[in-house]
Amino acid sequence: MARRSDVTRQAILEAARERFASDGYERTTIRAIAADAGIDPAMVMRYYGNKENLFSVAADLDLRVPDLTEVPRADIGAVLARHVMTRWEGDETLMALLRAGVTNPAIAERMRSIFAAQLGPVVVTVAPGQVETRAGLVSTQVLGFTLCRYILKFPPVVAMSVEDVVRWLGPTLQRYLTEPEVLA
Amino acid sequence: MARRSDVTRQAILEAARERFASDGYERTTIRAIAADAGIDPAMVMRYYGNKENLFSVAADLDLRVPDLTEVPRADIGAVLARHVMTRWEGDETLMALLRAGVTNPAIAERMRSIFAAQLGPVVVTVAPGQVETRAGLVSTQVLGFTLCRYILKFPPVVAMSVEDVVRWLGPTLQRYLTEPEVLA
DNA sequence: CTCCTTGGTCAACGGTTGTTGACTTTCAAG
DNA sequence: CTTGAAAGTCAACAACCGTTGACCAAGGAG
Repeated sequence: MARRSDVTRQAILEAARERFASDGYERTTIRAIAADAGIDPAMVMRYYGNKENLFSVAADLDLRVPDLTEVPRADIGAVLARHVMTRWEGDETLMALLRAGVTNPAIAERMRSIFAAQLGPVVVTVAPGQVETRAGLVSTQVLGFTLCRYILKFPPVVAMSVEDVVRWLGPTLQRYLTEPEVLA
Repeated sequence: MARRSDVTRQAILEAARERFASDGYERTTIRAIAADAGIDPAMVMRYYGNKENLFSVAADLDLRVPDLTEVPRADIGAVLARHVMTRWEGDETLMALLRAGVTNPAIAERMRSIFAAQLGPVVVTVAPGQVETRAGLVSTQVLGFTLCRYILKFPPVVAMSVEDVVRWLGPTLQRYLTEPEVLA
């Protein structure tokens, strides 16, 4: 059953995603979101309760990690690197989550559970043990790249082409996933 | 010539560093800094003009990248990885800069110039061309690790020992710095 | 048409923030 | 001791924030 207010709800959600992604959690105001959506700030509160809840609805993240069991073992690093580059075209959710999670402990906890829940199961299908450590290492390189390219905008990282990224980051991810167990 | 107010100035600076590091730029208030330093908020304004200027004085970052010309070529990745782990004990400056730079464009620009100015000259002494790209790649892995370990606190990354980090990140940094030129 | 749920607007609240200026205290130089 | 600059206090400002409740408009059901 479609409600009459669904278009408004959607407009709020899209405006919220853009604002949270570009401004972070604290700098994003309910008033600005409402103005972008062309409605009154009170509507945002009516439909989403409060700012925190609006964020958690707007920043529901699906990494869409590819199924690595169908990929030749030697290529999984490259496939993963290419996926990282293409995953965020037209989807600002990760940027919103990253910008907000850095200063908001509750959102940081959300990121921890998202990466653990979505990366762990994929890593376990290809890795020779030390699954959590490997998933963590992949996260450091993927998030570090996302941070430097899309948020901090380090010029040499922004300048890299998809093929550059595959050739440089691919072997790194490959090693984090397939290198034989390293004892501590 | 030592001023009578130097202790107060220093107390403000230390309180500011801690607050900016743990709360980020927007959540840190002049009032909280003043309370930590045990003085009146007006003193902060008197000595540092405004919040933005106080931050730029408090978050003056020196990476202290080691001189790699004295290190055996095969070990520079490991040396760099170990340095990253030990550099931030008792110095919250990078955390402050990272937390703030993610939502504040001016501070992001500061980070860009800091990493370019301090990492570039070291990379150029060991790398076979493509210096900026290599420095950028090193930044992605180093900042990604810092982000996941100290800010987002991903459990497997927090659990890693110094030796774990050297063994996992060392080869990555080594490759980013010494791998023969990769064409685009 | 009437009624009542739903969608939407408006103005205001209490609180917090960065910042300012007037005021008082401290203290060393004359 | 006197004096005047420096150090520090206090109260308030203007702006902005999230949030609320009273109010109006629409539109389908009976």
